[in-house]
Amino acid sequence: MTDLDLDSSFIPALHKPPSLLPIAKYRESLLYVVEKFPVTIVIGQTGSGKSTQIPQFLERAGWCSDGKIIGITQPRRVAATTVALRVADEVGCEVGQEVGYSIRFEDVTSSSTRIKFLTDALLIREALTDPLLRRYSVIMVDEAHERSISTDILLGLLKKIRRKRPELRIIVSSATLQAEQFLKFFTASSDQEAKKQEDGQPPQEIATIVSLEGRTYPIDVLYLEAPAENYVEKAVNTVFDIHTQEGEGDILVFLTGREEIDNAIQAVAERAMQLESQHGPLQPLPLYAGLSTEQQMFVFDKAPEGTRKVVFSTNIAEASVTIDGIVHVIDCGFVKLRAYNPKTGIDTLTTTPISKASASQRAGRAGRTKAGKCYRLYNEAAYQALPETNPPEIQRSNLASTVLQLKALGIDNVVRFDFLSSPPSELMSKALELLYSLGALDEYAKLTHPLGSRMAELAVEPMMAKTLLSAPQFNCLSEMLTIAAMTSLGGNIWFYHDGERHKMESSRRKFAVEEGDHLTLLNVYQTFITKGKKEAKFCHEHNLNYKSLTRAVSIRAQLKRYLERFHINVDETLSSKQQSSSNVDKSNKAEQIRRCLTSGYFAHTARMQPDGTYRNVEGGTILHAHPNSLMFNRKADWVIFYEIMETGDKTYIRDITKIEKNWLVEYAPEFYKLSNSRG
DNA sequence: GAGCACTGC
Repeated sequence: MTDLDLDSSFIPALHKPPSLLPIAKYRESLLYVVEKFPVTIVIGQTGSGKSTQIPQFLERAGWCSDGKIIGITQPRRVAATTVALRVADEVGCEVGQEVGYSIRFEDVTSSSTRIKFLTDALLIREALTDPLLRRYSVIMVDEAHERSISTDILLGLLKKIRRKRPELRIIVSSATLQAEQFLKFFTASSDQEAKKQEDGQPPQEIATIVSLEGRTYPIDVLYLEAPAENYVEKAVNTVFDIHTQEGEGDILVFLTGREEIDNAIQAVAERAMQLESQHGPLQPLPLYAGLSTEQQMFVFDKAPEGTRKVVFSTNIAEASVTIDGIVHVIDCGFVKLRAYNPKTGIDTLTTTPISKASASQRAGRAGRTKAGKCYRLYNEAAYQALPETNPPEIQRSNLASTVLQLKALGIDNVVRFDFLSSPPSELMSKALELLYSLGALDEYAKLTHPLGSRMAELAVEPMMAKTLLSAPQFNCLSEMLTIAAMTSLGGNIWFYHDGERHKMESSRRKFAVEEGDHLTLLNVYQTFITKGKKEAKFCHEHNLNYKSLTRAVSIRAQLKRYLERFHINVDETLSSKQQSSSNVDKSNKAEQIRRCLTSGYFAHTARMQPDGTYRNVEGGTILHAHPNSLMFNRKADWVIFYEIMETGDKTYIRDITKIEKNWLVEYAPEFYKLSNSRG
């Protein structure tokens, strides 16, 4: 027998043993409730272990014995993967075996998978081929209180599926405030079900609420006596007050956007120079989605000994990104919310007061590792006046793709779909009108075949899906696949470090193509995969976001697979020949691409005015080319654009391409006849 | 002349 070498024999536990989690003592009662009630609403405090433990309890209790599996949905990809890795670790298997996950581009499951984590959007896609989700014995919808469109649609589907599969068990995990609403949703009968219930089970037997205690540290919440006039300034002052008066611990500051964050960081940097040496240095860092991955990673690094880290963040740190070691949270009380106006067809991005639910979520970011403090830059009366929650996404979004997806799921009467919160009827009719004009729906609002059903399967917006499916007629499918992939990146293609804006602008000019942004994006992608060899080095040299371009490669490949499944042949030799062909060929190709874009984007048209601004077709709204667009400082007449958004007091259009006016009538005769008769 | 909160397929 050899002596045990303590250092090498003992490996420190990465995670607390599951039996020590507060949830362990609820095991029996949870299993009983799930057995008895078809729907269980679980109120799980942070740190309760609900996402990791409940699936294991169920699996061990035999819920997979008949070959069926347990599905747990998450609103975000990272959550699906990290929770799966952790549960696989606790179970003691390789991820992809008994425990797996599935997200877009990554299916890490196998025939032995019994516990499967996935995004809720992906589970909805599974329902396209397996409408009753028969593979699953239990489906747990995690973070349902966030109320994303996908979560809401999924809950509506599950309620419908339950009628045909009474044995299916549904678990909805929610924050305290919203639990009652989920309970009401599942117990309230829809018309069809009401009939059945006369001789069936009474409604109160369908669902119940279980509350699990969490394990968090206390957080002191502090308010201002009077509301702050300028919350960015007040936030910076509060940072210095904490730094000079409070013990150690990093600070997380919630602001609304990039501009505020950059200003705050500059202010902190300037004032820190006058700081007395006894206080130690401050390290201000930005965090928002537009940063490159490398730039985002800094917030996870531990600050040097004696230095205090101050992260200035958008809402990304409220639920998506978790930073360890935060002791102080400063909450400005505002958030930028997107809302779609169905009358104008324009999305607005507006700074809005947060909800009480958000305020408590933000405060909770302080108490993850020890007791913390939250400084709210508003007074208690203002807090009391906040709404409990913000309106769910489904009530303030363009619903074109949602409606198309519902139709593809066989829900013909989308207005009567059992929504958790019904969208305003204007949103529904606007979506139906657009889908009709694109040919995805017929005059009876029925899904068309093959066009409509194919559009529903493609993972791009309906207008782009239409463009893509028209591309073979214009002989530009290979190019359009690239353009579809690049536009769906949502603008995160270029990046710059402090003071490098001009360098980025000149990089961008090098890729510019006269006809507009779509052809410029095509040029960027083709250069990246040919001359740039898909390498990060090429991206850094040209101020391109490497992660985004890599993503474009995956999206393009996936779209291509879909088209091949539709038996649409993608001839890639055409685009490589294009590289060496003559200028005449190139301009012909460019024209085909512009015509093809017009066939899908005829509803997004504008005309340039002598002063350089644009007007939409109705003529009423002044539109500006976004400064990121090539068309910001170029002449054009008629254009189509990918996206329109109102921020502050201006309406911007992005991803713009020049077209000819007569193409509009050629490719969308009905739409333009209609518009003319209106005016 | 001047700028996009955040997710997801």
